[in-house]
Amino acid sequence: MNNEGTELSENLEDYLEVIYHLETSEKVARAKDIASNLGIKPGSVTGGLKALDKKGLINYQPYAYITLTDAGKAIAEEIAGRHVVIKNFLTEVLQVDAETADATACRIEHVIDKTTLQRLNCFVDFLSLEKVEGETYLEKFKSFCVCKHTS
Amino acid sequence: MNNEGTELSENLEDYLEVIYHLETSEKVARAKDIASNLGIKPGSVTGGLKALDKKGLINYQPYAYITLTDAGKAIAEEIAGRHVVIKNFLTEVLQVDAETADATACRIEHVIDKTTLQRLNCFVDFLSLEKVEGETYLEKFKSFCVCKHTS
DNA sequence: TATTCTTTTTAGGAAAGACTAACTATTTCT
DNA sequence: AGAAATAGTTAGTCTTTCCTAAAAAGAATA
Repeated sequence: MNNEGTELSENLEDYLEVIYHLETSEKVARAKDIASNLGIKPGSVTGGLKALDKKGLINYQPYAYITLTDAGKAIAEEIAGRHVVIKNFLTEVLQVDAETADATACRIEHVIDKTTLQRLNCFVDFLSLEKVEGETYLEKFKSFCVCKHTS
Repeated sequence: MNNEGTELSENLEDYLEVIYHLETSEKVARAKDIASNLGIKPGSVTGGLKALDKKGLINYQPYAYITLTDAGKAIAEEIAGRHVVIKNFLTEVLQVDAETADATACRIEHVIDKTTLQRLNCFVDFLSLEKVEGETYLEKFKSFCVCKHTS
């Protein structure tokens, strides 16, 4: 039945996130760009847009630009926020390359709960801000990695 | 076409993992238990089992016990291994409760790549084995958390 | 052994998501 | 404005994965 009360699928969360990024970076979200950002064909997006419209998360009129409603924007921002926290952890702590980190964050952002995310965030702060023996914990870890890989 | 060469879906990875756990803990994997472990109805598993059989990952005969082939076992062990690494990080480092950690690990295990996993593992080692000022890094982090949450 | 209970499979159906091809709007360019 | 190019939608199909209900197989027991 897919109505507004229902949970969003990971899929629709991705739509929302892409629309959000397009709105902020390109000023406007077009079906074509949504499709290419999601890696799907243009013909496939209409269904998703209708679903989001029915849930009250986007303003959708055939052939018009797509905009997020306030509700949609709130959700999109939340998802984008999760993405950033996860990506930070992956790139800054685990030293994963940016592209892989983005792809991985894009998946994990849909399955991580609020408190886990909070702790992850707190943890990254700890590692990059707190110091022991004149170094951040993160720097200590990096040295540790180097040692392991060169010994 | 769903043949043997194809990538496994997350879904089928879960089947494999459950069968693996049943084989090791219960000695035998029955459709009924696979269903309940996956949280689906018994009538739904047959399809999955046939798919895994076609891919050569399980030995499936109608009405017989299900066993993993060597190929299936190798994959299942790999997935179970990913699960453990992720769960360890969640419980030991982020202090997530066991149940949430399991649920989360169960999702992340399908989307994390090899090198990211390796680094995560290395990182948990670093935190729980290396010491500064007489404490492990992990202990340092726990104190840091306590301070943050009580101040 | 025959009946009953449990387990598994079949069959039919639904929902989500993607594809292609054909069609319709909109925009752009002359 | 009219033609051409671009963009968006529709319609029909496919796959995956789940569901329910009914049928079949196997196991257990009187």
